[in-house]
Amino acid sequence: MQAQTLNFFDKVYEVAKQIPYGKVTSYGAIATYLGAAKSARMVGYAMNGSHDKDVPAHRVVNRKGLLTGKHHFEGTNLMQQLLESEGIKVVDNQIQNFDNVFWEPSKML
DNA sequence: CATGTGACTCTTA
DNA sequence: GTAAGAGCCACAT
Repeated sequence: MQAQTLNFFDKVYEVAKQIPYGKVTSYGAIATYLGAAKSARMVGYAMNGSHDKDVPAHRVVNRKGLLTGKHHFEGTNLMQQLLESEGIKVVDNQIQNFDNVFWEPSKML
């Protein structure tokens, strides 16, 4: 099977949906899993349409565990609230124990 | 058809 | 160790 460009967005959505509760992942992890390690930006771009999907974009953060995309949410602290609601510690838009809550798609497979 | 943009990541100074 | 820059791919205009 090969990941086609048209499936890229859909793939990102599916992977994001596979993120277990109380866990988070990075754009690069998803991009790499899709075979486009260098398209990490695209992953975030795809999240722009995640609002219409059931994709928990709040569980997707950057490589440093920083909530870079929180600005794209309805509120300014909504993303952090959701993460904390799942048991994830977030301070100053940065996830604590990021390595502990980090989840990668390949791990689920 | 070409240019610009972006919720990133890595490499180098 | 910290800071800055370039690279990258896919979508939108």
